[in-house]
Amino acid sequence: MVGWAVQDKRERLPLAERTLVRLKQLVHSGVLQPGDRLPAEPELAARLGVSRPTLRAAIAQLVTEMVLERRRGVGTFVRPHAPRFSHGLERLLGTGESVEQLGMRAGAVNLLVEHVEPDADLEARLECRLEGALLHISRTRTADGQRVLHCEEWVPLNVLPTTRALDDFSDSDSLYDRLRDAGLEIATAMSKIIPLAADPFVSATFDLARGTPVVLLRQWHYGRGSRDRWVLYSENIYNSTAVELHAVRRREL
Amino acid sequence: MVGWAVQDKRERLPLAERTLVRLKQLVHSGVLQPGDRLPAEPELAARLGVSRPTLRAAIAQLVTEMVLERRRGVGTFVRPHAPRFSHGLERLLGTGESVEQLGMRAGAVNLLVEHVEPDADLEARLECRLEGALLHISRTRTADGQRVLHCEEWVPLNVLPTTRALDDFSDSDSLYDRLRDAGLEIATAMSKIIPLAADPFVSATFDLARGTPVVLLRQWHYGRGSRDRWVLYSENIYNSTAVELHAVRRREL
DNA sequence: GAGTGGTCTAGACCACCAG
DNA sequence: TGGTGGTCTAGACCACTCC
Repeated sequence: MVGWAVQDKRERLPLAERTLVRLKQLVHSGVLQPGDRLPAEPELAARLGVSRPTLRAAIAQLVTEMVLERRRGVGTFVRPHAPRFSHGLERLLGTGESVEQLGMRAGAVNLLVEHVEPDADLEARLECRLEGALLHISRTRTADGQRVLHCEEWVPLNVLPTTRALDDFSDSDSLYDRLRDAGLEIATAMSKIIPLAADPFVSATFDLARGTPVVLLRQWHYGRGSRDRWVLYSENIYNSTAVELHAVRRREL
Repeated sequence: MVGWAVQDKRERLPLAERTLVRLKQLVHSGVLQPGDRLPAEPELAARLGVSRPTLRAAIAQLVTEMVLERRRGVGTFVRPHAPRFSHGLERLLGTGESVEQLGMRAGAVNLLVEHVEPDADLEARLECRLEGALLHISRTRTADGQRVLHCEEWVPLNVLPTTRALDDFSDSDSLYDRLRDAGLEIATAMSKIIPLAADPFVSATFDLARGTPVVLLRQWHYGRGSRDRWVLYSENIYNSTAVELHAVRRREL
């Protein structure tokens, strides 16, 4: 059996991350079927061309993503019910990416791109003192045409290479990709989870009755260095009739 | 400087977990002050008596818990704003534990303990075919006397050593502790996050207006072996006016 | 007893940041 | 230029499960 080796051509990502992607490919392509036992870790590590700790880091993540299952003394298995119509919180994905991960076609409607000057309301909303203009993007994301979440995003202009760097932002662009191209790679986010009753805007956007409970995710995004300074603030309102949020929680490290 | 060494007296936990606890103690006790730089990793590992990878696993968790901050080429620092009035999703805590972690006194009111026979409604609620009676516990948890969350829990009787093992359950008991004593150690949980409008019961429990949005956490808990079979199902309704939920999300492994 | 995952270590090498 | 965190490896040993 050849071809299991982790691809080295991909952009510079941690080896464990590339290993994870390779394993997911093996599952999705059907090389590894639901219920199958994976080769033992030392053998699998050799086939993939990585060390055992690296392999184990990748497997650990796939276990929390419910793709694999480990049984001590027995083996590692592909979970029977792999795909979920649910959006996991442990991985930070761009909204487009998360739609595509569910196997659907990502789109957007009602795109608005503008520059805004900070005021007291915006500072309260972002929970932060603001010192210059921001780029504001607003759009409603769709999955196979259905409206699944509404997204508002703010980027301080002074973190961009040029003030007009993102003015050509379009419907289907990934903000994460555009920021990466601008030298700002998003690494982590702090998210607050807030329940909301649909107001007239949310109600109209998702065609829901007024007062229908929805979830708002307020997210402060940080680059690699953490640096105390967020580079992107976003608010995502999920259409709870269409998308479910979930998290895998661990009791210990 | 002595006494930094990781305590070995504690129950059998992973060394990285014990290292994490030791570091938290050093921060909370003031030995490490907000803004302080920690010793370099090799030196810190030596002081704590663990290897560098073990230390790094502990630090990584404290970074996601926003206690520490790492700057490549510079050092690892204690974050200025350590404590939060917020409940993180990445760590699975018993409801009592999470209240105490916020520095408050945990209590409970309206305790109900009963055995229930499964029916179609319960099977739909638990999303699972049920094959025997279950223990049902219902109580409203308080923090310094304020009602912060309402909690309903179900445990299949056939996973307990004896049918009556938990019949003496009391207000302030920790279900996790009682289950551990019964040989069932909870390791992970899958949580679904659902927005809800306060119904008359929730409204009365938390003294909120009807229709106030709250968050429901539906959680399936698993033991160490994963084993496909959950051992505890719980529903937590958070009083969103008193508790905030948050999660730290990572873009890569 | 044989084989599996679980844990932990020692240490090499690299990329980044400061002086 | 020197020290820091970032990455990755090889391998030892243990605990568990099954035959």
